[in-house]
Amino acid sequence: MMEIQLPPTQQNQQDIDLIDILWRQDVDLGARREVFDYSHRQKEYELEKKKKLEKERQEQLQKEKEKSLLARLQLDEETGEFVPIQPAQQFEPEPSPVPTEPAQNTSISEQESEALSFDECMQLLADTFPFVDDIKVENSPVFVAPRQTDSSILHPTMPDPNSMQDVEQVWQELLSIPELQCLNIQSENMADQTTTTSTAGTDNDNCSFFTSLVLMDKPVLGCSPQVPNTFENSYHTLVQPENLNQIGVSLLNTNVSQSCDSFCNIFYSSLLSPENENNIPPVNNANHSLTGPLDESPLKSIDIVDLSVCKGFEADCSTDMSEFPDSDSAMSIDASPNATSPVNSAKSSMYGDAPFGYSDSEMEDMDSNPGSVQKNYSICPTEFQGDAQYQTAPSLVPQKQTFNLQATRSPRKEVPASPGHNKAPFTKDKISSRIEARLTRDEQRAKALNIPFSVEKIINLPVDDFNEMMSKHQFNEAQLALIRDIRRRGKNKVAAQNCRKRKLESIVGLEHELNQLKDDKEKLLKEKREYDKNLRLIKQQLNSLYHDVFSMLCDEDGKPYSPSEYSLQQTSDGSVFLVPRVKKPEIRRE
DNA sequence: GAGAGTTGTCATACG
DNA sequence: CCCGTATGACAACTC
Repeated sequence: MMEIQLPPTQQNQQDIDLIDILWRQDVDLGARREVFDYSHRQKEYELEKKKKLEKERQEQLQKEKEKSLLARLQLDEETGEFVPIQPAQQFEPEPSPVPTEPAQNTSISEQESEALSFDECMQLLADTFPFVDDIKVENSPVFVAPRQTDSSILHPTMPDPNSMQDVEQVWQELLSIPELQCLNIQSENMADQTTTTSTAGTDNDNCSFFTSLVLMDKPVLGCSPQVPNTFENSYHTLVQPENLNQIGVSLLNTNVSQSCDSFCNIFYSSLLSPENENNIPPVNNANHSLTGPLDESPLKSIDIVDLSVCKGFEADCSTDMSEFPDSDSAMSIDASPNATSPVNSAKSSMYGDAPFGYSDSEMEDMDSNPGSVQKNYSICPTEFQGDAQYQTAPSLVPQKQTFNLQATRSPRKEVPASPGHNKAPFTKDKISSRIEARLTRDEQRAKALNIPFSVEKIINLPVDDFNEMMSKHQFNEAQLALIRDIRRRGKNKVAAQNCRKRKLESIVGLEHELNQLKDDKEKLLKEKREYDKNLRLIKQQLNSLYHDVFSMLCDEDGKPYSPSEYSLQQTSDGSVFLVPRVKKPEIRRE
C-alpha cells in the first residue's frame, strides 16, 4: 500500500482527487477509504503514541520497583549474592498499621472522606499505574469500590491481551519481592496458630497468602464469586480498625477463595489505613500499599521461627553431624568441627560448618542420606531458604509439591543447593541454588569447606604448581584431605574417561579391523574360486589335448595305441615319450 | 518396573 | 614411597 503523508494544510483538492484515484485502484484489494484518510491515520498514530507512553511508564515503574527492592537487600560478602536485610534491621518494631482507635469514633462522614481518599488514591494509581487499574477494574471486581465507584475514574474496558500480560508480569514481580514471599511463611505460622488455637484444622485452613497471591495471578482469579459481595458488604466496615484486626482471624478460618478475599481486604485496608492515607505520592504509595502492611507481620513471624525452630535445628545439626562416621578415605582425619576456619560464623549452615572435620566421603554420606540432612533443613525455613523452604509445609503450598517430589528424588543435586547462608526466600536465591545444583559434588564440598581454589585448578595444576599453591595457604587437615581427594578423584575421573574412550576406540578399531579382515577373506575366497575355475578349465584343455595327441599315434602295424596300455609322459627337458603302462600293483601282487 | 547405557568412584596394579 | 595412570568392578542415575 502506498504511503501518503500530507499535512492537512497541503491537502488540497488535487490531493484528495489523487487519494480517490488511488483508493479506487486499491479498493479491489480490500483497502478501505480510511487508509487514505489522513485524520484517521493521525488518530491511529496518536493511539500508538499513547500505548508507547504507557509502556514507558510501566518500564519506569518496574525500574523503580527493582530499585526499591535492591534498597532492601544487602550484599552477602560470602556469596556475593544479595540477600534481604534482616527483619530486625529493616523493620523496626513499629505500631501495627491497623488503627487502634475504636471503631465507634469513626463517623460516617469520615468513612466517606476515607472512601473519597481511596478514590483519589485509585485515581492516582490509575494515572500512574494504568495496568494496576486494569487489574482492579477488569480482573478483580474486588477492587471496584461499588458505592463510590466513579466511572470517570475507573474506566472499565475490555481486557487487552497485552495488558493482561503486563498484569501477569506485575504479579510475578510482586511475588518475587522478598517481603511478599515471606507471606508464605507467615501463612504457615498462621496455620500453626490455627492448629494450636483453633479446632479448625482442615486442609482448607492451610491456604496461604502465597496461595492467594498465586491465585491472584489468574482469574484474580481465585477470588470466589462472593468476593465482590463480601467486599461490597464490608467495604465501609472494613475501614474500622476492629474489622481490620479481624482480617487475620478470618484468614485463619477461610478456604482458598476466602483467603484470597482476605488478602484483598488487607490489600485495600492498607490503602485505607490512615498511615497510607497521609502520604499519597502515587507510585510510592502503590508500592507501599503492596509491601508495607504485608511485610511486617510476616517477618515478625519469621523471627519467632528463627528463635524456636532454628535453634533446635542447629542443635540437631551439631549432634547429627558429630555422629557422622569418619571418612572412607585413608587420608581423611577426624578433625573436630571446632578446628574450623574463622570465616564461618556461628550462624553458618550445617553445610558451611559441618564439613569441617569431615572428609568428602562424609559429605557423601550426607548426600546419600537425604533424610538425615534434609529433614533438618526442612524444619528451618528461614535458615535454609533455598528451594527447600517450600518443604516446610507441603500441604500449605500444594502447588510446590511437584518440586518437592523432584527434590527428594534426586537428593544429591538438592543438598548442595543448600548454601547455608542466611538467605531470605527470594527468586534470585532460587536461581542461584539451581545454579549451585549444577555444581559437581566436589565443587560443592570445596565450597562448603571454603577452599579458595577452583576444583578445576586443584585437579589440573601440575604437581609443582599444585604444591606451590598449597604452600601459600594454611589448611586444616579436613581441607587438605578434601583437596587431595578432589585431586585424586578428578585425576581418576579423567583417567576413567580416557580409559573408556580408549576402550571404545579400541572396540571400534577392532570392529573396523574385523570388518576389513572379513572383506579380505571374501576377496581371497573369490580369488580362489576364480583360480579353481581356471585350473579346471586348463585341466580340461590339457586332457583333450592329451587325447588328441594320443589318438594321432600309431604302432608299426598302423594300429592306434591303447590308452590303457600306454601313456604319454614328458621329461624335464620337454621331450615327450610314449611309455607302456606298467601294471605295478599286479606285478607286486604276483 | 526392567534393562541398557552413562558416569563417577574405588581398589588395585604398574611405571 | 609418592604420584599419576590404567583398568576392572560397582553403584547411582538416566533414558
